[in-house]
Amino acid sequence: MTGARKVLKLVQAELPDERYRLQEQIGFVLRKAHQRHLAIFAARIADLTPPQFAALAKLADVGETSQNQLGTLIAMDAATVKGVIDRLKARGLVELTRHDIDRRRLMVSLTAEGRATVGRLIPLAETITAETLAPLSPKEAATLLKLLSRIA
Amino acid sequence: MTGARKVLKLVQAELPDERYRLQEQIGFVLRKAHQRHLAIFAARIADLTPPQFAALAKLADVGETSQNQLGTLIAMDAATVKGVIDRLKARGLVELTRHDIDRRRLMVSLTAEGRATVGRLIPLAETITAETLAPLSPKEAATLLKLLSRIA
DNA sequence: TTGATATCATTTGCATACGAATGATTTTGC
DNA sequence: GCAAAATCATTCGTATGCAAATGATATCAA
Repeated sequence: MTGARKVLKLVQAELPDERYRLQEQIGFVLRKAHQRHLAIFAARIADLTPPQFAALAKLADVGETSQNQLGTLIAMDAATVKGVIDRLKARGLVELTRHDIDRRRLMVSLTAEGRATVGRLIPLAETITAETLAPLSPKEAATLLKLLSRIA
Repeated sequence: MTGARKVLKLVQAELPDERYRLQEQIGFVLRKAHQRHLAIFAARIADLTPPQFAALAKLADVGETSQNQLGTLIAMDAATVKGVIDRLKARGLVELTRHDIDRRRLMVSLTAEGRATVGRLIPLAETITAETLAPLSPKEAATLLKLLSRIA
């Protein structure tokens, strides 16, 4: 009696459950957005990478900390932060000392040049943020930042 | 005559222009969100990376293409895509042939095993997307995806 | 106190990522 | 048709990024 309806349902059920759209997956879009940001950063600040700048900016904010603690603050694991700090040290932007009491800890702090560099770059970093968000209205940018923070 | 106004402006200009908040910069949040997504992906699909899966999924979608073209489709530069494809080839998931007419081109296509693998993983990939977006309501997730696409 | 456990840092191995240089092939312009 | 330019792929160098293993030191617990 309901032959026609059944056929219709079958057809719907069999419709290839919308094929997988890579371009609409959050992971893919995150990767692309991150890529674009890196390109903007590199165009404005050629001699430092975002992780390197993050380390310097955080050190300027909190002062001397252990390498491990710094990694926690800027969301980098121990192996990664070591490489970043090594390169900053080689360029004379940070200096390392052993903690007096807890000799496991490697304390990191800005050199005078490191402090000067951060001061010089922060306005550029603000420009980079603005340029990255330029396709959006201020309200949209605020929404994006809020939602993105929730899944970060 | 407008002395008072001038002083006011000076004070405003001198106010420490709100110190730089790394944690609120779009670049930092993008990096963290991307990190979390990678961790979720790795937990669900241990034997393949997101770029590797992207390559397979795109090949399943468009069929045989050149290595270069594939790179364009999944937003990877030539050097990066080569590494990804090399590893997929070593695992028997894709096969490579020279283009008959244009002998510069390296054509990439899925093997039977590659096709089976994509079919098996797509449901998992959908779970990964859902889990990544889990902190948001469906409407918020849609908004995030839309805004993120605009800056990607 | 001392043995087990935890923490901090380092090293190794693997996988993106991208710029720059190079080589092979094709297409364009004249 | 041929030299110049463009395209495709590869290689090299550098920089994240993470898991796993290791060593050094500190803390905890019996």
